[in-house]
Amino acid sequence: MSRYNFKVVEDKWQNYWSKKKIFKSKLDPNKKKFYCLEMFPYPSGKIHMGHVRNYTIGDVLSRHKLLQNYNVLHPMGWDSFGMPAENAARENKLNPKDWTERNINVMKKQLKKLGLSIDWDREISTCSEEYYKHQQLFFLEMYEKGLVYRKENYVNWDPVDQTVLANEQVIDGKGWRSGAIVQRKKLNQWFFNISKFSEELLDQLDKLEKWPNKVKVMQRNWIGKSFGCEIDFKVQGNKEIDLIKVFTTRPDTLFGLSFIALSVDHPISKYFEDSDEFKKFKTECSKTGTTEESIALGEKIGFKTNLTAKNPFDAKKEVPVYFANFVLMDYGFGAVFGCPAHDQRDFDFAKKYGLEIKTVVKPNDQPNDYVVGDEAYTEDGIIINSDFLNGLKVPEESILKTIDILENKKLGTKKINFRLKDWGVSRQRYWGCPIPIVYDEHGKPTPVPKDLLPVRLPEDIDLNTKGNPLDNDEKWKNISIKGKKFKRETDTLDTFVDSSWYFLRFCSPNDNRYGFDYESINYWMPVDQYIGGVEHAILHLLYSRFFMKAIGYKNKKFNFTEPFNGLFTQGMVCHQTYKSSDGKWLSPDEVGSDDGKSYYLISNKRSKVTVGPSESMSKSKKNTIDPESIIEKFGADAVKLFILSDSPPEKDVQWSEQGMVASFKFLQKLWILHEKIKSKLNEKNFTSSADQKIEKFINETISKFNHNLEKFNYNVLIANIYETYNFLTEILKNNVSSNVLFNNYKNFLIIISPIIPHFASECLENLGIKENIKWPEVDKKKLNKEKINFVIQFNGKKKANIEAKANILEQDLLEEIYSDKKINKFLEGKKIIKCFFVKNRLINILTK
RNA sequence: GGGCGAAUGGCGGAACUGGUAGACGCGUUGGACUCAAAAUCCAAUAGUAGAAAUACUGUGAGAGUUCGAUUCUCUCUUUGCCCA
Repeated sequence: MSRYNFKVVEDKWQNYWSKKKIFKSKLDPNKKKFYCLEMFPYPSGKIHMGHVRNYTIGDVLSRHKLLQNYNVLHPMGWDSFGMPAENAARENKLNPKDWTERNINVMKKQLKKLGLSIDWDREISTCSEEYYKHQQLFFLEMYEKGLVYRKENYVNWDPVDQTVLANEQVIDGKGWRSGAIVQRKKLNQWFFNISKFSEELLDQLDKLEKWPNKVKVMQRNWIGKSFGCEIDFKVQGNKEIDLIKVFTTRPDTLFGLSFIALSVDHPISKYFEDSDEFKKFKTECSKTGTTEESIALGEKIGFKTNLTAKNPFDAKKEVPVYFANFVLMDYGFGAVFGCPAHDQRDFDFAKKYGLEIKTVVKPNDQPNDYVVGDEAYTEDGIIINSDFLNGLKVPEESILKTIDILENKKLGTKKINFRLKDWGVSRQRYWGCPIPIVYDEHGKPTPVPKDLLPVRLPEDIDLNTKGNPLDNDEKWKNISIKGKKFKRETDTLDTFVDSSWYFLRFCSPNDNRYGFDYESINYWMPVDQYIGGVEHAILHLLYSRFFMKAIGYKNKKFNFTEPFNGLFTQGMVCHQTYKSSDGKWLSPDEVGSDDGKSYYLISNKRSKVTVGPSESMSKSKKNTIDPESIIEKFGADAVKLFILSDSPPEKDVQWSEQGMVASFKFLQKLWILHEKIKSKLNEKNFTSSADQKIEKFINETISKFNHNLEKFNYNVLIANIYETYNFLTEILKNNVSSNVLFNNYKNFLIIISPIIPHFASECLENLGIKENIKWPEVDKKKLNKEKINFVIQFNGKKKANIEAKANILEQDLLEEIYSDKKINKFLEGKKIIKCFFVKNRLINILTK
């Protein structure tokens, strides 16, 4: 009996698939298409286990659909612009391009060893000129449609990476990559007008039925639609200022007004610029972070102006106007009205400056003379102390009614506000897509003429200067177009732009004329199943959705509006962490253990190692496992089998060496079974009582596979494989008909082939099957059971089982129970009150 | 602070629309093979009591709906993620 040699088998099939171009996809309007896409990797150097998991999940799906005769598009590419290339290139004295290409070559080889069903002919790389030239054209088209603009704006400045960060890239006030504390800086930036589509981006979320709910919730919160009202407050104290516009979601608390608070960047601030005190205050404000969190938790400080504002509902009531650090210019109009009793920030502020705190909402169970205590009351309730608003229910009646009244009195207007801000796409970096804009001698921006595209990145560049390398490259920066002198835009595009349309490029990757071809995208798009990490729930997915809307804006050549029909977010691959006695992280291969309880350093057995919690694999914690060496040791099929087996794909999975070994051993066992079955098939054909059992079991398994594939229960799928193995091992102890065995075993091999494709293909070939393999249909007739093991409950508790004919009626089953001595004893001396009968399942007998 | 989830043996996890809780794997224990070990194979493996058949208790805690609840409802605890 031969041992399963995965090296030979996996090489053989990878060559076969590649030579025969099995996974090459062609547009075919007569065939049903399936576009399966996994988030493409950043070429950082080597693939990691997260990639293995991501691409394995996609591969199972893709191969399943292929067997179901879909026209499958399953491409792969490289998200190859970005800062790590620049940093690495600087350290290794390499050109970012060379560094990136070298990494791509390594990673491509590694991915190929996994034996994925990828159409490599469609490979793309975002840093290639063939890719980014189209992106530059999109940029210009969006510019023409007014979806791109330039403005001076405060930006999140990362002092370490020397670049601007999008809001989403600022985490806890720190740069997402560098971890440096982010500063506020005013710069001229290019913006995509994503907020124009706020409403659409929000509404269409409802149509995305195959998206995880949590992702939709996150996007909804990010877009942050709030319904409210803008109110004009009449102002006194400066002749040039007669009103202040305020946006509020709580107009119903207007009678609780006790101050107006403005952002220090509010236009009115210009009247106070001369005051040293105001300047001091402004500096003070810039020290408090700009995140919503630091505003909520930080100390509220204010600068009192000489201005006063009138309550629109009660002109006799005048309140002071402050500048305050908790008001942001980007939200609403950069001005809020303070109602301390019902907003915690206002409450803190009023306490500090001794302002009035008037209660205007009472909880439902409190009397009308209710007064708020040490905290603002922000829950539901009833309006009080508010003249004509008294008695309204908060919030369902109060807000809308108040807005109506304000509108009738021409004091305010209903308004919808979004939290989503326009997308700043300028990055002061070299390794990105150049922005196709030039500036004339007056600094006026002009698009680069389309026939002069692409704007290429210069190849010999000095990266060892401070700031933006392109800005320092005078030779590149200065350009003459039709005899006129211009300076190039030296910022490059945020790399999230690159990944916002790559899924379109895959549909016609070699089209030289345009970024995509309409016939191709209208056939292949939308992506039927997109698979990737949940960390992209907001950024990448929202930007891609925006990009579709932007390209489709004033363009009727699309038959779809959303890029990703189905979304699946997989969990991370985790591993235990280890620390040496002096507190340094240790990698798993530096650590040993004899009993699985206490760990030591392999290089010095006496040196103890502390085991930390299991965390997502990361280089910094050294708890990574290198996929390449694991594939080398156990083979791609075994690795894929393991990575799918231990946890549901949407949850984190724990890497375990023991589990990995078990998967490897299982394939060896399955191979031995395969050899046994092969020899059984050579025996004479005869019918056997085992035949029916085999047919039933395999058909049930196919049915389970269909269900579990559909639901992404891939871990259960693996359990089904083990069950079938156990079943076959057992049943082969009997004589079986070789016909029945052949057909059913063949079907079993086909359904496991998406998971362990090399192994299954080899076994199938052994049986003489190599081409025209189709996913088997469930033969429902074979599922029919003749006998059923009924559950007998007495008073709701399971007491016994009984074998009975399928579809037996309640009366007949009861007869059988009466005649069964063992079960009958539960009835002795008791009366049957009622029976609950579930067909082909159970009977519950209530006795007294 | 707000939103969305989750909680099942020693561990990872199964259980279709309420209907035999613990599939499958790992680990552990015992046994076979072996001079011995590894590998492999066989058996056991939720808890308590019992030699056993068996009985009772068990899906984070408490209540409720139901003939019947891991599944549905409410309250609470812990925990994860996202936004703050």
